Amino acid sequence: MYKIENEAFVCPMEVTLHILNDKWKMFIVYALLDGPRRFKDICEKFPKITQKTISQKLKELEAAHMVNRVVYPQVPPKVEYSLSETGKRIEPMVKAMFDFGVFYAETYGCVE
Amino acid sequence: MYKIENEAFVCPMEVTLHILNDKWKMFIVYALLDGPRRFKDICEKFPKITQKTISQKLKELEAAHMVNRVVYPQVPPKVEYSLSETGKRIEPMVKAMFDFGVFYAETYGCVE
DNA sequence: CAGTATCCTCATCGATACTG
DNA sequence: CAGTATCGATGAGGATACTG
Repeated sequence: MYKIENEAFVCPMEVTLHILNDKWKMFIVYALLDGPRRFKDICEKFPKITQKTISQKLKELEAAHMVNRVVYPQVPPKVEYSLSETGKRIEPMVKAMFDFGVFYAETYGCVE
Repeated sequence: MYKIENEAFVCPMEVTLHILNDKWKMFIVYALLDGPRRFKDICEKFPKITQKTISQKLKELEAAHMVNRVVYPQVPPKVEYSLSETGKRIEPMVKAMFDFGVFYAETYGCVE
């Protein structure tokens, strides 16, 4: 039994899924694994996600200590998002997900 | 670019998330990693999920070749769900998620 | 550029009851 | 036991427009 910021979790899996289990967060942290990115670049990388949702998800990830937000005081504004040290720890997880996807696509799909 | 059953995916991550990214599926496949389970046992393991949802998620996982469903012809009925060979391939992924959860809880939470 | 503000849709999931 | 049927809630996410 773990307690994190007043929420209780029975199992570590629950903790991980609490942070990352929604429609888009995994995609966003995955995109940040390459390195820091500006808000605009994240939006362009995911044209299917609205600005509003990206903004909201980044906030949630920041609150969960997964993402750092750096504001460069200039005009026009520049804000860079990057994975925190904690956030970088998702790498093995992402790699495993990637590998599974490759296997699955090879087994049930085709490359075009 | 991959094509799987008439759906297109740009990246293997997308494939994996297409199969597993919803509120409950990860929990269900995780529970099946231990071995086959009856419908009832899955329900009891997740009292927070309704029967209806569990039933629906199992169907989707079966359709995605992740889960096998075996009916024992007896009264009262007995149905066992287990991971398919494909389903078992999630193990490294689940392990990585578990490990991340442990790290996260140790860093930001406390054990009780 | 990096967001907010509104308003709204729709899928997901829940509660409850029922059946082969 | 292993589901299905119905109805209903809700909140995540979308569309669009606006701002410092």
